[in-house]
Amino acid sequence: MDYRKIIIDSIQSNLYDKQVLSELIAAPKDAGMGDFCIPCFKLAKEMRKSPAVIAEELASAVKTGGILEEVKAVAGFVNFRFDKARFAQQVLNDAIQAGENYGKNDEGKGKTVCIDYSSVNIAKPFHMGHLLNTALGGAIYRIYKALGYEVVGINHLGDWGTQFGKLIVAYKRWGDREDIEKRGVRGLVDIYVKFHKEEETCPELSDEARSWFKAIEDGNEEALELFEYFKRITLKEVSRIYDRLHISFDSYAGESFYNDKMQPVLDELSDKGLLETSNGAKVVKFQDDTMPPCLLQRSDGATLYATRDMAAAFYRKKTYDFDKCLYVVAYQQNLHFQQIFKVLEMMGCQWHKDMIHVAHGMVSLESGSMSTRGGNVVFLEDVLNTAVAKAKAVIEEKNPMLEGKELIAEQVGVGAVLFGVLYNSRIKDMVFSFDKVLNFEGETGPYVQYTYARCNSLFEKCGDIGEEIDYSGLDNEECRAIVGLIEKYPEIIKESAKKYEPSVVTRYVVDLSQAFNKFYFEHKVKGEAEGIKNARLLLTKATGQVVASALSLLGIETPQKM
RNA sequence: GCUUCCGUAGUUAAAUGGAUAUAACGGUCCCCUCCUAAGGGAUUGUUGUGGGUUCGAUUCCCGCCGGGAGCACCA
Repeated sequence: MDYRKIIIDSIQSNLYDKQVLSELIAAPKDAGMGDFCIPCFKLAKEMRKSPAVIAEELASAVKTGGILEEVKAVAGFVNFRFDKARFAQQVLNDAIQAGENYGKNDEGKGKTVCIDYSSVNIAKPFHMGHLLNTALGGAIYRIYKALGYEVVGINHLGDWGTQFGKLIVAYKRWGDREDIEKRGVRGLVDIYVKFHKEEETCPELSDEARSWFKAIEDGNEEALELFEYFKRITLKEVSRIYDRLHISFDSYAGESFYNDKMQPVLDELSDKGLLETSNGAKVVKFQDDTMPPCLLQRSDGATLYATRDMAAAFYRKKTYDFDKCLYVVAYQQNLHFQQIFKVLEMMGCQWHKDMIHVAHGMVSLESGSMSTRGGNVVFLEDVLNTAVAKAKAVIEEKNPMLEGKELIAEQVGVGAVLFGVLYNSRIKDMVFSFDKVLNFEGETGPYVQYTYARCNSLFEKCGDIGEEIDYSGLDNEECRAIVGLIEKYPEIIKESAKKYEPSVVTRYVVDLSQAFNKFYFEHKVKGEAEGIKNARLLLTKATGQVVASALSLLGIETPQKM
């Protein structure tokens, strides 16, 4: 049901543009004010009347009746209140009827969104920094899917560059196949770190690495075999992590995929007269030097990061004909994306405006910024395992008879880690600490999952919802707050999509959980009169369903019990 | 130096330009003979600073202070 439409239709006056009024409708700050409100301040200027007068006029033009019970003008606001019982009935039944589709819509039908995220580097550890990126991308992926978009998740693998030459040298000198089979990427990282240490005293290693990289480029059999081996080891390990995080991709076209797709881009830039030679390198300069030039070819002829991203942009436009192409990448690369988007514009690509850098903050450790070379990293797998172990310990302490402890500990532990990185605005930096990740109280994943388990437990204790429903059982502050939140859920999904901000959903599900826990503490369900009990079970069912839906958008599971 | 982002309780953070600026964590203190205490409650504020725009600014604009990031052959 569209409550905004009911409000607009109730206004019996042609003095105001209904479309404008509709856009002004908002939720009052304090639920005690009403269910919806129209702030009249924006109208004041063009109507040349004071907000208070406009509010009075609007309020007196409203014809109440039906579900709309009351309208009141207060200090420039028109506050609308619905019949509590009917509003609750309508909202809860709408939500329950839609089931897991509640909150979703088809505004994106027929449109495609590409999302470039995670983009793991071969032979580098999957650490906490990648988690923020991967969790954000995965959440945005699901949020757009919920709005009916065709979504293409792209893992732009970091599978090219001189570091592979280094790795081959390191492997041939110190590599132990058995150890690498057993320890995977950790084994590779160890020899990579060793290479950098040895390189300081033994500079000829650098030359050796360069020639091995050249060998990969030239298709040397031994070099390619090792390269593919490193890639296989990494992907095997990474997909194990993706499985735990409930992340998947539609494409793994990485850097090496674009090796043969860059020359056409350079040719086109050259044809359009945009490519200049500067100190032997090929660059695109920007008007009035608004930005430093974009470097597309090194003086030795080699291509660069920007060249590959240009090629990828064209490939994606051609292959997917996207409406939007999102790059979930840390803000460190702001300039890079500004440059390539601008170059696309200069090339006359109208779709340059559909390219969006979804920038996020950086993750560091208390001991400073993370660096694979320096060995200052926290492997994500260790974090997940530690969180799961903590969840297991909490279960043993609080609910040792629980069935399926292993699985639930996994769901809670991993959920806690994911929830933690999706809780704040994406642009915020974060300093990783085990203390924070292992806190399962307050605004955390386990808190929300616990709320869901509570909902479920009420059904176990009370049985199904009976026929007789007395909505006066929801006539209290706590229930009204929950109904208001459930009504807002579809808007929340839209807002988080529009802002590319999963934290909107994360914050919302905490609000809903807090509202439910207050209700749970203040009011009984079991043992109440049949009609009251059933009304509250209805509220519980809708809440549980929305909590599970919101968490699933974030990639977090909801155990029935914990 | 230039560009850009950020600055809100002790800490981490919320707040389409709107009503009395929200939570959580940590500390202290209450609440399980009662539907899961991974819960509920009590207890702290000059939104860095000075101007400006506005009926109204945490939010928009300008200056300053403090912090992060980027600024040519790495990605």
